[in-house]
Amino acid sequence: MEEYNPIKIEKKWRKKWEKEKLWNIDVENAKNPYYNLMMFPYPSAEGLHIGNVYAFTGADIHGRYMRMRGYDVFEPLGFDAFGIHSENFAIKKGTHPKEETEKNVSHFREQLKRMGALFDWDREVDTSKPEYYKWTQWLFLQLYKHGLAYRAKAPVDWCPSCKTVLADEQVIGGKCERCGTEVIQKELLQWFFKITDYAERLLDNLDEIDWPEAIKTAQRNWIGKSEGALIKFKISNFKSQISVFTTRPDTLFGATYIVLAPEHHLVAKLKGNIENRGEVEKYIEGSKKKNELERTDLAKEKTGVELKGIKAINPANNEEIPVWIADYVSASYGTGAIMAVPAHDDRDFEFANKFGLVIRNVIKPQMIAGDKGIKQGNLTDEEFADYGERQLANKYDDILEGRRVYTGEGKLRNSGDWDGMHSLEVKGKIIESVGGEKKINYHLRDWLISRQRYWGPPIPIIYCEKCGIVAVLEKDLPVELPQVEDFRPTGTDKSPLATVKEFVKTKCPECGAEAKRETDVSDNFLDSSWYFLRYPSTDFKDKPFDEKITKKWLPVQMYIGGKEHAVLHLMYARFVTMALRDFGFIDFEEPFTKFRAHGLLIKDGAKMSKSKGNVVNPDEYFDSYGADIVRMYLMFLGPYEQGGDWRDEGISGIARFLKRVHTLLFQVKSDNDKNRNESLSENDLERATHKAVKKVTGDLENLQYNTAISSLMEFANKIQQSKEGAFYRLEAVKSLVKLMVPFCPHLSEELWHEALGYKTSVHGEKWPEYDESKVAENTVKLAVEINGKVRSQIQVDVGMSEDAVKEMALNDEKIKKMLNGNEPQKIIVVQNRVVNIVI
RNA sequence: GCCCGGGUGGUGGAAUGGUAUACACGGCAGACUUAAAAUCUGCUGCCGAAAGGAUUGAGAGUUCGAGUCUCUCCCCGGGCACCA
Repeated sequence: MEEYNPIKIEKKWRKKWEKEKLWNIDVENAKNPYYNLMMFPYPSAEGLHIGNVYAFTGADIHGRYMRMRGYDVFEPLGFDAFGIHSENFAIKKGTHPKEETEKNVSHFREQLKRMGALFDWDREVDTSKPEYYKWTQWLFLQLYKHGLAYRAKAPVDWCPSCKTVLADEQVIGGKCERCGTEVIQKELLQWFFKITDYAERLLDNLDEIDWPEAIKTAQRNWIGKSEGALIKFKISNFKSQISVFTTRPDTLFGATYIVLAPEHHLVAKLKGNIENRGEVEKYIEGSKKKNELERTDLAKEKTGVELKGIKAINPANNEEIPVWIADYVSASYGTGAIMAVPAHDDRDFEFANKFGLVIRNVIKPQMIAGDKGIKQGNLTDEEFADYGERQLANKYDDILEGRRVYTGEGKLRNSGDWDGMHSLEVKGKIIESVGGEKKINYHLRDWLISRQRYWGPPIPIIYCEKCGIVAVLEKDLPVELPQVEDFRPTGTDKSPLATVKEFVKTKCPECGAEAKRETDVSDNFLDSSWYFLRYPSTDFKDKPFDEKITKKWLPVQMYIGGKEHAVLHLMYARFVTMALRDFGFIDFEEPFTKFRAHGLLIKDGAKMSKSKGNVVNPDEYFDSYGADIVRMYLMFLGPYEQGGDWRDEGISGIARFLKRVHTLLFQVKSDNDKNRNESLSENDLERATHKAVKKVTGDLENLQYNTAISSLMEFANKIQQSKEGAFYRLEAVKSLVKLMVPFCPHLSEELWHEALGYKTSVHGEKWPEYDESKVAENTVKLAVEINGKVRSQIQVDVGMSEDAVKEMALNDEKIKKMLNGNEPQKIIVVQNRVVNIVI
């Protein structure tokens, strides 16, 4: 027996597998298709990140498990190679994105091949290749033809560093998702996708897909459905009305003033009647200068100006109320105007207090003891109870008298005929009584897909003086991205492509006259919104995806990726899939039936980052330990869906374990060959085998890889220590090797051939089955408790009668002593678990 | 502020309401070795000499029994946010 040399054996087997194309799938004829997808990486110049390896290993283990369960597992991988991330890197390095990307992709591919995954490299996808982005452009045209793509002038977010506009989803806390620069607002003519048309379906379908609750919640919050009403307020001595959106029509009687956003269109209309015109204009100018971040900073004190001479009329009680403008009201949400109810809204309350406006309580709060607002601090329990009650009483009075805000529900007061009714039951009726209408608002905005950048698919649109906006004909696709020397973003609201005369100049597909091309490229997230449809159909050059193949393989049965895409890629892909279904190209509307998010890998308790210098380079570890050990360690260091902490010391545990298994296998085989079958004592090992199969199988089903590995260790230790005959030990190690296949595919293959002597691949083996009846033990140790505290242990036969167990427990020496003659009040027996004697 | 995670030994982490600390790292002791590495064996959460006792962020509750369920609160990580 040679010593375990992972580097050597991994090289040997990978070569063989590659030669035999063991992982390639016959997409047309596969009988039992299973589409196992993982989020494809973008090929950064730094090379493969250990975080990629972590994500892909977990996904690959799932694929390998399903493969042994008899599925034809399709596990493709490709590269999200177009986009700002790749381009920014090229800019930094002073290379061209095309060369840079090609170099990085081949580097990535070589690194990925060392992982020992099931990747089907015959079906690789590269989003920056014309044969791919031709169909990304085709997708744009389909959306355009069906009225879901439109061009509009709108205030949009602009990243001054990336020199391009961004979609709403790509602005994180007022900053660019890619580079962290604060975005500014610009008014530009841009292309949008009408994702808002799908808001309701995006929301509804969430109930039917098997995704983590956290991701679903994130999408629900992002879509931000809010049900309320539009209510019109008349303006005294004026024809126009102010329409406001509110989710609390029940508080209408408490609306003591109106606030308009500074950009509200009525402000200009009312100008003639505003007495303090100068002050108002100055305020509007001031708020224009602030960026979104300054305006939405919650810590900031609220500002505003009253429109003197303008009064609105509250339709509920015909009271004249003042009208203000303030930048805490956003023009882009609802109607850009609100009815302020300071007694029942935190923001209005703060504003009213600052400017001395009327605060009128109209909802009687339901107060309960232990209310959140009272803190115990360093009071004793008694002091706190007393203080709490007084606090509560004070708080209640404060609310009724408008000294404190209350945003909850309750019974109405100060509301005319509605007094005494509950806020939840009057909402609809109050809307009706003032002639308002029910209205649903969404936070979700249309997807802005124009980018003033170079490294992306040109938007396939032509502008003709006569015919206007004309789509590029499908037969003329792709609109190839020209090779450009200076590809850097211009910062002029135009893409670098605008400077390429021979690209811009074209003929109108309708009238043949000279025309100009659109020079922006599309958002990188459009590339990745449909890539899963391409993988199974890469053979087809004349269509994005084949109908028959798509029917066979999609929707994706398992998708694994990071949670950072919760409201980005994962939502865009759902939208695109729904649209393609509506256009009749596919017959399902959710792309990923099941999605699981892996956790984040950290190093020594801290996030990995280049600046901290704590980035783990997978190559180093592949070189010194081999892929099997790295794979298994990654999966062992924590629960896959929660992430974990990489510590260099930890990897030795796995290295030792695999080495031990290697030795064990050859030992057991040689014992068996020498026919050392003398002791055929118990069926201990058989039970251990069934137990291990059960546990590992269950854990794999739930992606609980860390506990699966610890069971494998226990099982291996058990075999090692077993005194049973070699025949039984041999049977046990055969199961062990099979159970290890998903985690360490190379070593398993090596042992299957070299130690166990098989001529066929272990990867063709069936996943071992277990027999529930063989898992059970014959005897079991019971804990004997007195009043819930463990006092002794007894050994009983499984299934022993309750009375027998009781008797045995009471006769236990230790228990007898502890009871000291006391008569037990009650004895609780939980079968095979515990006896609790209550005295 | 709201919505998700999470808080268990020196460390990473296990525990269908039923013997908390599985599995591993690290540590200690021993064997082998001229020596070291590797390997193997044993011990190893805390206080205590022991008997025993306390213990899963804090406090209360439900229960024969709570890391697990309920309530209140604290802390850490992430997401959303003047969205009316």
